[in-house]
Amino acid sequence: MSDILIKGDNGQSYRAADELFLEFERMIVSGELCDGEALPPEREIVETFGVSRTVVREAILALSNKGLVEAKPRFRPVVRKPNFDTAIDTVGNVVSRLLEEGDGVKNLFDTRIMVEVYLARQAAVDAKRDDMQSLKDALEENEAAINNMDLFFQTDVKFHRVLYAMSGNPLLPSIHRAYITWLKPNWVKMPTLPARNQLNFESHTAIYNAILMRDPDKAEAATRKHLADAWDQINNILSAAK
Amino acid sequence: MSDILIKGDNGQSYRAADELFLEFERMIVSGELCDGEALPPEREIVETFGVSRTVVREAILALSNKGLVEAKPRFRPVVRKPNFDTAIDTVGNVVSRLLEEGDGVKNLFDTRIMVEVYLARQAAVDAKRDDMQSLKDALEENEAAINNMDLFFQTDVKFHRVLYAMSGNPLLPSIHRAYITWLKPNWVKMPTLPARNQLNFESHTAIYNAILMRDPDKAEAATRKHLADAWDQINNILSAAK
DNA sequence: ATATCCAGTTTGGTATGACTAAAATTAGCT
DNA sequence: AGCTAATTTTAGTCATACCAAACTGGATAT
Repeated sequence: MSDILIKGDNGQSYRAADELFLEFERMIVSGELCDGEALPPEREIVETFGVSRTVVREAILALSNKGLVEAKPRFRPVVRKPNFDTAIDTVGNVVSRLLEEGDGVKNLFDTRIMVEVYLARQAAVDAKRDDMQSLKDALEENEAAINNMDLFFQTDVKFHRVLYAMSGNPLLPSIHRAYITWLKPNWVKMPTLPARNQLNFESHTAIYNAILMRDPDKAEAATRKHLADAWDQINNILSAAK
Repeated sequence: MSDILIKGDNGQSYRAADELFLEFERMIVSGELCDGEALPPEREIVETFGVSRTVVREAILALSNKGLVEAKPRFRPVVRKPNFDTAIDTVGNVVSRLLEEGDGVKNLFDTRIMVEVYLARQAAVDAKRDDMQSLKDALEENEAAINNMDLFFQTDVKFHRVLYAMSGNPLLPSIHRAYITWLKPNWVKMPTLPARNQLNFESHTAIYNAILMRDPDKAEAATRKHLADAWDQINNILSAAK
């Protein structure tokens, strides 16, 4: 129907697929299309909006690329209301490749140090009783898993996740998840030994104790030491790979 | 040609467009296709890879959505080698919408406090002479612009950017850019007065002096005060809007 | 009644050809 | 050489067709 390209404010012409994309984006964000709901069949959308299947498919593809729908081949796309985790996933591949070159991993790891040092200091200043209990629980789970390689990794991650969650800022858990996603590939290559686990557990304990003692400087120092150790391990793997 | 869907490791079938996308992604990342170069015409790609134009167009659209090519309507797509800034841009729209709901802006601003507090402390510990000179220069530019609203905003941003750059971590400037991009919409609504500018400049000066005196705690305190003030201003706008 | 299986239908992925309008290129002119 | 007009190329869109996988509903077996 719309065989002319509609012009935007800036005089730039939009594709029909772009408009359809925006329409669906609006419907998803506004809740008109609920999370988990399947999109209508392509041919139905064709009739509804009076465009060709080409346009419909390109619009759906754009939704898929932006993480607003989950599109497995041959299945109807499922609406995924966006959140920070999906946003991170959409850039995941590109970021992974960027990290591969130069000091990418090191630079990312340094930002992790930045975040965790801040979190540890902050926790030492104003951690609540409930949060300290959660941290203690995580620490104990960590200790109990020292001889179980997979489980130790999980409880290790969880200990840190509790720290991120203690900030009370819902963005931080997403950031934590991003670190795990992007750094894990380098992590899993490491040989895990009970002795290593023991050292890591002790580092966690040092962090916990410093927070408990309300000593920001000590919490920072313990965090830095722990992450410096972790980096050494990662770096050995990276160096060996070259 | 490939009228069967190729199966991946996990048994999931890939679309032909996905494979073509991956092929182009590889060529772009590897430098086989240089930054700024235009993609071949669609019909040429059709011949080269033996697929239909439908597939070619969907692959190009995917590249465009991931920020690997810049595709203005009716122009040949131009290769854009990905970096962290483009990665941020690709999630920009979604993130902007996410920030609109609930305490999104507040939460993002809190992470900015986290980053800048860390940067200020770190600068107080190990800032180099050159970096301190850059910071001083930025501070003086800021002072000179107190009566010029637009210029003050620019120099304000620059002062903070220098702090981010002083970390030596190339990711930090990208993070700074993300903050500016996502927080600016709330910023520009604020009435800017020379009196306000004067206060902000004094806050910058306090941060600079604390770093110069090698006092991390004071640097942190000055940064927190500065950003708390800034948040008050933003919050007034947000509250007024409701 | 529930589970299983099969055939018919629907739907996504792909290919092809056509048309339009804008961009790129060439031809022609000054 | 520089400008303009005619020509060619190309991106955006539409329509149609086909296949294979997913879905659906009813028949059959347990």
